[in-house]
Amino acid sequence: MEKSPLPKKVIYRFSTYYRCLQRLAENKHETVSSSTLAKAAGVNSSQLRKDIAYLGQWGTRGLGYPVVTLISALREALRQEKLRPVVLVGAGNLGSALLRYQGFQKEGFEVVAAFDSDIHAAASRGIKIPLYRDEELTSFITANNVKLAILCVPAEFAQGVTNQLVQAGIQGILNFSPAILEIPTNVVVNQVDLASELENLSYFIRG
Amino acid sequence: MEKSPLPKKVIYRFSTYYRCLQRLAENKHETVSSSTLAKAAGVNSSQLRKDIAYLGQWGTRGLGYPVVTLISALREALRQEKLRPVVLVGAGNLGSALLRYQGFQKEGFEVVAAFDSDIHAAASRGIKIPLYRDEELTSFITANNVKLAILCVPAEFAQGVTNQLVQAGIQGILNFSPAILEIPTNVVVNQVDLASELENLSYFIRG
DNA sequence: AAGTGTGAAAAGTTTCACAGCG
DNA sequence: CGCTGTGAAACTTTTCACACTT
Repeated sequence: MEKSPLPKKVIYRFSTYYRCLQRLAENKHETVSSSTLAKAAGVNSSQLRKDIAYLGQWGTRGLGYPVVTLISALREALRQEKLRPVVLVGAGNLGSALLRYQGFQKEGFEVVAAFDSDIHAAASRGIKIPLYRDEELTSFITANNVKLAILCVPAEFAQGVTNQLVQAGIQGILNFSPAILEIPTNVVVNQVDLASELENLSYFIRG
Repeated sequence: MEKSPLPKKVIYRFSTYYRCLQRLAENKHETVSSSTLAKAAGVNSSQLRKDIAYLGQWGTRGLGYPVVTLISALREALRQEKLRPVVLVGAGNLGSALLRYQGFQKEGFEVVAAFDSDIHAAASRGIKIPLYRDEELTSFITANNVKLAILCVPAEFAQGVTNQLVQAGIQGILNFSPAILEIPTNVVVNQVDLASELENLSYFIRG
C-alpha cells in the first residue's frame, strides 16, 4: 500500500531498467544481480536496489532478481500495460520526423493523430497518420479521450496551443518548443530542449 | 577567478534564462527584476538570484538586472561566442529530421557534416549538408577538430560508433539512441530518450 | 559465499529570510 | 522602499556499509 510519491528521477530510471531487462530476457538470462543490472543501466548498485525496493521485495539474496518477474513489475509500475494514445501538434520538420520515428510505437505509445495549421505543407512530408487542422484539436481529443500530447509548434504559438490542449483534457505534454508553458497544477510538462542540451554539452567540454 | 564547477542543472537554467532575456531585449526592456525573470523562466526567485550570482554581481539593488549586460554574461558563460561545429551520425528518420530542423543553427551550433552507413538511403531524405559514409568519420573529425556529435544510430550500433567518435577526439555526445554508452571520464554524454520522456509523463497523469 | 534490503552518512539542491545597497 | 546577494535551514538524492537471507 505504498502511498509514497515515487520521485520523478526514479521513474526515469525505471524506464532504463526496463529496457536493459528486456535485452537480458532476449538473451535468456533468468536472473540478474543488482551490480550487473546497475552497470548496464549506468547507475550505482545501491541506487538500483533502493529503486527496485520501491516495487516491493523481488530479489533473492545470494542470487539476484528474476528477470521476467521484474519486467512485469516495472511494466505495471510504469502503467504500460495498454497502448496509450498520443496526439502530436505541429507537423513541421521536427514534428513530422517524430511521426516517422518508430521509437514511440515500440514503447507502448500510439500516435493516433497529428495536427497542423497548414495540412497541405504537412501532408507533403509524407505522413501516414491521420492529419487534421488545428481547429479540430479540441473535438478530437475530447472524443478520443486522449491524455498525452507531443508539442512541436514554434515557440510563439506554444502557449496558445497548450491552452487548447489543457482545455480539451490533455494531462501530459512533451514540449519540444523552447517555451516555458504555464499550466494548471494537474497537468505535467516534460521539456525536451535540444538546443539547451547541446549548449550544456558544449559547456562541459574543454577547448 | 571562480574555479567552482558550476552544477549541470545551473547550466541548463542558464540556457533558459538566456532565451527569456532575449525576448525581453526584443521588447526593449532595459532591466528586469529577479522575480519577473524567475516567473518567465519557471523557477523561484532566490534560485534565480543564486544562479545569476555565479556569473558575478550584475544586479543593482532596488532595480534589478540590466538585460543586455546579463545576456552577454550568459553568452560568455555558455561559451557561445563562436559557432561550434557539430557532426551528426545516423541520418535515418530522426537524424535526417534533426538536420532539417533549424533549432541548432539558431543557437550557435553548425552541423557541418552527417554520416551514415547507407548514404544512398540517407541522401534520398533530401539532406543539404555534406553526407559521408561512416568510414570517413574519424578522418573528418580529426581534420576539422570537431568536439561535439549528435548520435542517432540504432541502439545496437551506438557503442561501436561512440568508440570511434571518442577515438577521433569527440568530447561531447548528444545521444538519441536508448543505449547507455560507456565512455572515458573526459567525455560527456547527454541522453535524450524520447520514449522515456513519454513513459515518465504517462506515469504522472491520472487515469 | 553471493547478493539483497536498509538505516545512517554524505552530498547536492532548493527555499527561506534578512542584512544591506542604491 | 525595492530588490539583490548570501548565509543558514530544509529538503532531496546518492552513496556507504553491513546485518541478514538463501
